[in-house]
Amino acid sequence: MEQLRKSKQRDAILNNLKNRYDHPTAMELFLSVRNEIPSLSLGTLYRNLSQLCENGTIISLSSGGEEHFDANVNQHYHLKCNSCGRYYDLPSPPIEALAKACSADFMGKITGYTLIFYGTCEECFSQ
Amino acid sequence: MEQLRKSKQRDAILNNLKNRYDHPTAMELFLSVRNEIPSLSLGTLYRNLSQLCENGTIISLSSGGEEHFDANVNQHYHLKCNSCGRYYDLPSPPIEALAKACSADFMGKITGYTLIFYGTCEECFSQ
DNA sequence: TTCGTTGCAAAGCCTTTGCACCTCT
DNA sequence: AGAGGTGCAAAGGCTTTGCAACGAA
Repeated sequence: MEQLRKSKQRDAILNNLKNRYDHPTAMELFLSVRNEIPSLSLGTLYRNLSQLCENGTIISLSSGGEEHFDANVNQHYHLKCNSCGRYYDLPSPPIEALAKACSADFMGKITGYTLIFYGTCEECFSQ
Repeated sequence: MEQLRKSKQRDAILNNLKNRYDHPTAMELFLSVRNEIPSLSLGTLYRNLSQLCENGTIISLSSGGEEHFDANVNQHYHLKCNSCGRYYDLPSPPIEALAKACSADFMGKITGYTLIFYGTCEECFSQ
């Protein structure tokens, strides 16, 4: 694997993602980081995002047409609101035995999992 | 909502999907249904797939760039093999209390969830 | 100097859509 | 006849990639 060099762009992208609690799409992140680095190009953003995903610094959630990104790599669950389309972190602690339980009847190997709930977020629900 | 009419194409698409245990992408399904209906067009396939998803006859799993489809709408879990990229059904029975447990600390409403495991399928694992 | 990184623009891939024709009901 | 469905081809949206210039080590 290539050796990583420091880059202003990558740092800015990662920092931006770490400082927000929504789970932005590439375009949302792009527009935001662009305030800091106006010359940033979309290609660079995508290159860095896939790099960060590959080395496990961030994770991506796929949803219909586009990916959403999250700098919190600790196991946690998400809610996707059917009404406004946003992703939220759920406060529930992850279930310890989940992966183990599902490994029991399966002859392959389970290394991780993604759990996404669907429903209505608090904001949409109260309207 | 529009009233559905019977169509040879839609029947063929749904039957094809019901008779397979992989979780094909639109293109895989297209190539397969085309053996039966050579004139089938991609646009028709997509129109029918999104219709079937909307009325809950099938479900879709998004994965990176493309959607995978599944005619089994009963709650069940999936394994995506990191090695060959295929989706499999896991034999484990779904965990009853999962959605309920995660609803507890959350003020919105949870209506369903998708649980995808990542790892290595039996075939890739034994090589 | 070396080789990863960037901007830009073009290309790619998957999916959606407009339109005229077809076909259930 | 009326309204939904189909094929075809063009258009869209998101992401990737080629290339020359740039910059960290």
